[in-house]
Amino acid sequence: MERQDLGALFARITRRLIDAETPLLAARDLKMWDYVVLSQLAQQEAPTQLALAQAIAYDKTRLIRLLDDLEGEGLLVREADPTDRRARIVRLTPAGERRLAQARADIRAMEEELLGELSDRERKTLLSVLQRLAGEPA
Amino acid sequence: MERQDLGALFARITRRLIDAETPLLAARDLKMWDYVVLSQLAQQEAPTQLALAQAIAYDKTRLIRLLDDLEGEGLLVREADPTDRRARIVRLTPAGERRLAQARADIRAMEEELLGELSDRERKTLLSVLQRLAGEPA
DNA sequence: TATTGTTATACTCTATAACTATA
DNA sequence: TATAGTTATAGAGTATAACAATA
Repeated sequence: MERQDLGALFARITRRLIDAETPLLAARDLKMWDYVVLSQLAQQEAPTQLALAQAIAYDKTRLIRLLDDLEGEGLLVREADPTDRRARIVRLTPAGERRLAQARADIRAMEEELLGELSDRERKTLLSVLQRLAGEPA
Repeated sequence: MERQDLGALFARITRRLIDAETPLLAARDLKMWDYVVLSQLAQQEAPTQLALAQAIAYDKTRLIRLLDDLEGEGLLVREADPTDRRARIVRLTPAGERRLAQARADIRAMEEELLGELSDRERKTLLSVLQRLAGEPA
């Protein structure tokens, strides 16, 4: 066989990363999708829940319960949009920003350890290439 | 933000690859795990079903039904191990090898198109680094 | 008529427990 | 008693349909 399937390689590394992240997140009382939501909201607040669901490629009906819980913990707030009373703007609270920062620091440390075996050149190329491969099809 | 989460990048690329592979496999009447099983068996026949399940990180109880179907299609055979009548050796048939080769060719073409935007150097570095990151922890 | 948020439901995927036949 | 294969069952994750409120 000339080389392994790209899909198998990526799937395996993704699984490995998830396995490493899950306990770190659990220590901060977060699940994977909680972290994805908080990260997305840190980039920019969501004008609607639907927009948030689409931005993270998550089902809008499952997002409801997830936001319920995160809001219950005070990590985010849902505010009625004054210009469209159907929509609810989703925004991180300071507590949400703190929780995200803590979790992210743990995850970064784990990632750095994983990347530690790479040379500077390899590391730079990898990150650059991943960004492009992850991007929407041109 | 300094850079994106590694997990998010890999998860996104993995999803993209799966989305691209699924219809190619469906055209060959295969599902993702069918392909994983056939690929594994092409590398080496499995001395037991349990060993096969572990090799591809799949649940042994789900593997049963999957092997039933693949055997029903004549893509593999399960032979009793003469030295241990509990065990069943799993082996690709010529038909299984052909089906795998067809599917693999389709997938390789898709992957090459995806990698097409990379320079030779980037491509070489990527594959080398992925191999290492996918490897078992040292 | 279309859209946001929501609930309820069904479906798929995955994991657990228990059985049988061998060892 | 321990293991390979199997079956049945339960659970988590995911997707579909339908509803109320609003545009």
